Amino acid sequence: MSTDSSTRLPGAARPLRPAVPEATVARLPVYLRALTAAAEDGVDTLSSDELATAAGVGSAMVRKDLSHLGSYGTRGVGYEVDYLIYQISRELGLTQDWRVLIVGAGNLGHALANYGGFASRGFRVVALLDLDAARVGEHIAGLHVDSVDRLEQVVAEAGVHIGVLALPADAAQATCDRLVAAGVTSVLNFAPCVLEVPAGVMVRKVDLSTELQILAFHQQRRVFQVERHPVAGRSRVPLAEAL
Amino acid sequence: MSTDSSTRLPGAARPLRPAVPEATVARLPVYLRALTAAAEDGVDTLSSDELATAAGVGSAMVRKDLSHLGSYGTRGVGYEVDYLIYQISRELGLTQDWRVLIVGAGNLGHALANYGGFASRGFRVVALLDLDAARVGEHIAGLHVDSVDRLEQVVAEAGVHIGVLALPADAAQATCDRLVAAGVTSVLNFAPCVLEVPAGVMVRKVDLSTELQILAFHQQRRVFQVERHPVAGRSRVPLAEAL
DNA sequence: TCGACTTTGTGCATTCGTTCACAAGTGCCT
DNA sequence: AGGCACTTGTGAACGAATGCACAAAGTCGA
Repeated sequence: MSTDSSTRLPGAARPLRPAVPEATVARLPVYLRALTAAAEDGVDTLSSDELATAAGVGSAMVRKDLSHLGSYGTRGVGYEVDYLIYQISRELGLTQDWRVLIVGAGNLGHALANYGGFASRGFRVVALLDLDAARVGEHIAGLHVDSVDRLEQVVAEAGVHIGVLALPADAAQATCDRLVAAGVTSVLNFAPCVLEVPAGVMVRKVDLSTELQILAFHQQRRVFQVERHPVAGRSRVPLAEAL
Repeated sequence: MSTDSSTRLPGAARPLRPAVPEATVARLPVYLRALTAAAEDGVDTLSSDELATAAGVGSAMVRKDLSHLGSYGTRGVGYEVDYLIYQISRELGLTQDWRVLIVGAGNLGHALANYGGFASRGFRVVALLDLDAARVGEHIAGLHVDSVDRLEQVVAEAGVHIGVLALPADAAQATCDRLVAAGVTSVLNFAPCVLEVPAGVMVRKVDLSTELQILAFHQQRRVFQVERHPVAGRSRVPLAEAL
């Protein structure tokens, strides 16, 4: 993250609600998904407890999170599903359609372009660019792959809001710079590298191998635990191996 | 996360080092990557300040993070790159090879199977399974796609440590259950749903659309800011649209 | 209308994570 | 040998996030 929402225009009027905490924002999409699923099942009301179970968190946290958006529940009853869906969507800005540009038409770019979860939440992939001239012209998910040379043009013409980098690490920074220069202020980076951007541009990183490494850390730690306190339970994999 | 490393076997001897904080663990892979890059450039020593820049964090945090692993730096000099790479790798458990099973051979499964960042960090994809019988037999990244029916068999024979779910949400829970029943205790979930697992099994979730939603939230917020305090600066996209 | 029951919203305590600031080491130059 | 410049490691202050517990506010049935 490179934007600090504090210290903005010294004399500026502070927003009335004291801003939604980052941790809460990260959970809102999870609630939203649970709510959508419930709505499809015909449920029209959920208690914080039920929502908490569906989202895999504690009920107190659900209530506190939702309280940051306003008082949208009814005591003794719970939250009306449709209404809450609307409120969360609005808070997240999903009521408008965001135009997304994916750079990199490799496997990951393909996967992203085909992912159905985007369109239903107001994200529209407007173009798919690739560095490899050989790949230009392919047809993926209703889009034809275009050359990365046309990046600036596409950003300007389509009014791209969010750029997604699904390309090798060595091309990521240069491409990111071009996106930023073209006016994109939100970037989702799948390349395994740290991007430098000017203040005011927001970058989020998704790193596949990082996730595996975190899992490995915990798994290793657990093996040590088991080793010191052997418990009845499967250990198909010889423990010696873990050293 | 569903494992609580506290409250484990009441009378058990506590580990000598008070455990590495979760937030630190999440950053270790980033440091590792920066260190590896430095090593390839022939750098043999890095200060916390240089490492911090490369990793995109503050230098105090680098020092505190690394201090949790031990005292591997030299005052007045910095950290020896090779040595630190080794120590972090060991801490993360990357010195052994982890056997990974990917379930779901769609675009995302393809992307994961082809991803080069795994092998170099001790992660070996031992199999790629799919629910779609039509896809069985395909050849991807040196693996042939097998049927998900053979899941239990593959887990047992290959000694799978980590399961990766790259399939639709409606098949995720059932497949996860099968993995867990077969003895897998670490799962990386790309399906957009919350998985329930018994205590002792660790799940990490990567959600593509969640990341976009978080970006959208901040972008929207920024547009409001600009609207209230118009600053010289591009706003290609009509502001009215953001309402 | 009243009382039993349910569930939200929130003040408070606690834990976790980050940043600051500096003493204590280390290498280098004279 | 001694002083200087540099960098680590860490106590302490701060801030963010989580969980607890309960008053306030609503529903429902009699």
